[in-house]
Amino acid sequence: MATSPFSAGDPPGGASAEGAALGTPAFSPLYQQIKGLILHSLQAGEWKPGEAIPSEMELAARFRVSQGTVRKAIDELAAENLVVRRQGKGTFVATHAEQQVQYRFLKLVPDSGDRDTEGPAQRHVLECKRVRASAEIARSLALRTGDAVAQVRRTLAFDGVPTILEDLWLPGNAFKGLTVEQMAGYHGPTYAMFELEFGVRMVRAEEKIRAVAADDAQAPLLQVAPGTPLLSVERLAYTYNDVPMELRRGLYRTDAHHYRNELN
Amino acid sequence: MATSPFSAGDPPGGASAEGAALGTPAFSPLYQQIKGLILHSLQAGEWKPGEAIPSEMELAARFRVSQGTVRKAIDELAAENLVVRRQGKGTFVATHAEQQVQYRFLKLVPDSGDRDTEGPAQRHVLECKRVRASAEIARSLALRTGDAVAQVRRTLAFDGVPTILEDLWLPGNAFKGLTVEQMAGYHGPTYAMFELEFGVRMVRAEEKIRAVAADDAQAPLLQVAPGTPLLSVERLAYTYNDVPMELRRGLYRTDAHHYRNELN
DNA sequence: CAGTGGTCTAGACCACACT
DNA sequence: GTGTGGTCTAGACCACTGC
Repeated sequence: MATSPFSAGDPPGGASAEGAALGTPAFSPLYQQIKGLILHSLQAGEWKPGEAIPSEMELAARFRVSQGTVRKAIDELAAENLVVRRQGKGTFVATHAEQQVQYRFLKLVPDSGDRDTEGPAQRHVLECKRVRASAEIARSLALRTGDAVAQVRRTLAFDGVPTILEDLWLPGNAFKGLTVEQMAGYHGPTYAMFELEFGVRMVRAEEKIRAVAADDAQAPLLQVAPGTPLLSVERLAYTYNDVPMELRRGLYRTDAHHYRNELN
Repeated sequence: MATSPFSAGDPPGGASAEGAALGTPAFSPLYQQIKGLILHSLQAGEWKPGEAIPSEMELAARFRVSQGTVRKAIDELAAENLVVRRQGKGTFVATHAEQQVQYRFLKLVPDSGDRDTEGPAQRHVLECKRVRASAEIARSLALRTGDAVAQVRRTLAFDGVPTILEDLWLPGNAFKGLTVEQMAGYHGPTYAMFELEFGVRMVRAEEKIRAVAADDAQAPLLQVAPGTPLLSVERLAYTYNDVPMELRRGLYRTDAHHYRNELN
């Protein structure tokens, strides 16, 4: 039992602190603690997106645990897409850029074939301004009503056909100085631009999907008749630690595309 | 005996047998082979849904590998929801019944709160007949045009409000003798009934989602006005080995519910 | 208590990428 | 060749469940 590398107050810097004085024993396996430590370094930006993290051997030495324990920690991080393993090369901080899977969060695909058959989306930024958060926006982003938020409205077109109309809300603090040029000019996923320009990495997201009718304001922007059924997709995207960092409300035309989901 | 995972009989490191002439080395780790063997037993029905499979030690002895190798194989099966691990008790064949997560494949949730706040769905079977597969249905289910299929049309209501209208198509061969009574009478998920009555276990599914307008035939069944936007959800569900076993076309009302999806 | 899955270790070897 | 992640083993011990 004393063989445990911690149990006293070793390298990992007080990973104990179970405390809480509640009924739950809150046993936490060693590899979970290691995972937490690596996660902390990821958040702190010790290694930037796209860079390699130290090898398993190095991390094992740093934390004074066996390679197998580090491995299990990294396995979980890789399963959560926070990190990417590449045999023979190393383990790399995941990024929305230079990832073979572009647009990881966009589930809209053309009805026929893959997304490769159509060119990249043509972005058209309609608006990019700084506003005060409504009560609803604030609640979603864990802000206070009236706090500054960046708001963007844009359309995405595929092969010239406007297909997505969406509004984005971003916490004003983290996204100071967001410009139309940044939104429109960057080549690649918007989330990759967020990493590069603001150091904000989106890690996971939740979507609520409904069917709605296009209203008179939305219809011309998507070049459909008012009343056309559209997919309403509300997305809340999170960084590390389940901190919400983006609210997005999209309207998708589904006459030539569909939202594809896999159930396991 | 052919039950041995090694073609040469040399337990560790016996991974030889390189084709030397082909492009793909086709190296397959031992735990993957073990996984395949366990999978085969699952398909063959050696252990029924809900039952425990042999302990890791027993399987390790049976396959002449270490417990760790069996563990990794089972880990993957558990990650794919084919099997459920319960510490101190054993590993069990997953089932759509008696699972804490009822309705694993139904992503429609009430706008406010969880699915627990509303009672179970009220099922109403409108039709249950045997028909010949159209070209489209046949293609989806990997059958030939004109093959026998069971077709079911039903509605699901929540708290008295009809919310889902769906058609199901099932291969006639596997679902011989499907009756209205079975579809309506079983308490619990329909997929649990499929396991019990027909020995068919749905393992994963793909959904294609669109926004459509209710037509004159559909509207009254869902008690909405014609033209109301509805979510069209086409689901293809698979058993083991990626064999498609059910095509389902649903229309969801999204005035009090939404389709919830998590992106990782 | 015995039996199960879960954790951790230490060491060996394999497959892969780069140099 | 060197270094990386990936596989496999063997043994020890821990946590949970149920008799």
